[in-house]
Amino acid sequence: MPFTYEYPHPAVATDIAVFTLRLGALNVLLIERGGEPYLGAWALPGGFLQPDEELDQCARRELEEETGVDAELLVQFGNFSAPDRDPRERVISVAYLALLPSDELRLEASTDAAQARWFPVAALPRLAFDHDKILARALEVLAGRARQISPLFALLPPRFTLSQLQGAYEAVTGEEAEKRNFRKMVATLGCVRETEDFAHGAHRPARLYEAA
Amino acid sequence: MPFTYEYPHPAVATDIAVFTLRLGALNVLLIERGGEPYLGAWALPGGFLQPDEELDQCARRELEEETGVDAELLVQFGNFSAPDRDPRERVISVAYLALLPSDELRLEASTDAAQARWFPVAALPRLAFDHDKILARALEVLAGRARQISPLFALLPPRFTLSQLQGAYEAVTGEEAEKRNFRKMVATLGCVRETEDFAHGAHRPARLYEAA
DNA sequence: CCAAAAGTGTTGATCCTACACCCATGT
DNA sequence: ACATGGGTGTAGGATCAACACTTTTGG
Repeated sequence: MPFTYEYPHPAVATDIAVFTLRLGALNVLLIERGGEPYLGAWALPGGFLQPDEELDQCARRELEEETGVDAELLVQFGNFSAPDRDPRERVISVAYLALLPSDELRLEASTDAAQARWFPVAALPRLAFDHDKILARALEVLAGRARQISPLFALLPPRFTLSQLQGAYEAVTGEEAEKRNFRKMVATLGCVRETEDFAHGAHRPARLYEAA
Repeated sequence: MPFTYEYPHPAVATDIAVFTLRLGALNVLLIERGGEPYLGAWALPGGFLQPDEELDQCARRELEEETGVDAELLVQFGNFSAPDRDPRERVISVAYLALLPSDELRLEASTDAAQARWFPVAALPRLAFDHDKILARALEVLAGRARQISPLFALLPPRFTLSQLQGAYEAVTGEEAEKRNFRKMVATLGCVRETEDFAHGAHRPARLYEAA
């Protein structure tokens, strides 16, 4: 079923850097390639643009197919277009970053799956294609966005403690934050609303907040 | 000379919003379409990605072909991928914004050309395709970047007065700036270096600065 | 009762904003 | 000489960073 054009057309795909928090550290979802090229190498999830969908839909669909989750935050952050970045044919990659809430149960299940695994961003394997470049850019963009706090909600459950929020902030920016100043900043931004409930852990319960 | 693929491939093009200053106002370069669809309508310059070039090269090349100028600032800021945005065939548009120095002589020449004209962004004609959306996004991105000052150098000659820089800032952000505070901000950012020369105008000469 | 995380205020330094006047030149 | 844009300083308020201690619970 061939498709013919008067001029050469590249293939267009989306690649998605999906991040979550595991044990307080930022992790990225990678899949093990099951075919050539780069057989057995790790790569970002992604796939080709379908004829009647927009790029955003493509990224959301691919992510859904790979992880079974509807992304809470999906941001287009750049294109990768080196003519030889894919040895098979020319592929323009539109890069997205997505954040998933840290759901330890589901994440553990993903970990056990043969072909998809979470990797801490501090300990990445070699990646296929130019995915190391894409991932590096994704981390820069994510760190920049984290300063507005609200994107971080996508990494957390619907209700969260301020310590969790601060942990997410630190994991994403790579910088330590001062507890009292961090809370003041959050209060000033007005992006959270306190609830009447508390998280009960090993020690003093912490008040739960939600996105404002 | 047909090109055949196993799966449907969209065409990929770049569209470029080229800005400059004319009489202190922000202007954008539009071309009059010489063919269907949208014959006679105004549109952003742009064109199709060639087989062996990157997107950035494509934008720079198209810009060079349209204006004869090598852009001093060329920023990719988004993709436009609605399946029906071009009635002929599916085209993914990668949008760029570019800034040109305000060179009144050359600009006047362009103005007289039949099919390419500068328009003040405050008085735009109807645009072909979804170029109104692209241009609106470009203006947002540009206003955001202007706050870092240095992108504005691309709108100015190599050496400029602080009043010119402030004028560019105001034209791009749409906000008035306070003269003394603006100069303090520029000094703090450290992005300009003063020269020994002065611009001689109608009144007291103004010191010329250059990018630091 | 003790370990561990939750939560809270103040102070000094810095930065931003608002404001009014003198300067140097061309005409 | 004067009109015009070029150029400068300061004071008050807001904001940010750095600092230590008390509270509450589970074990």
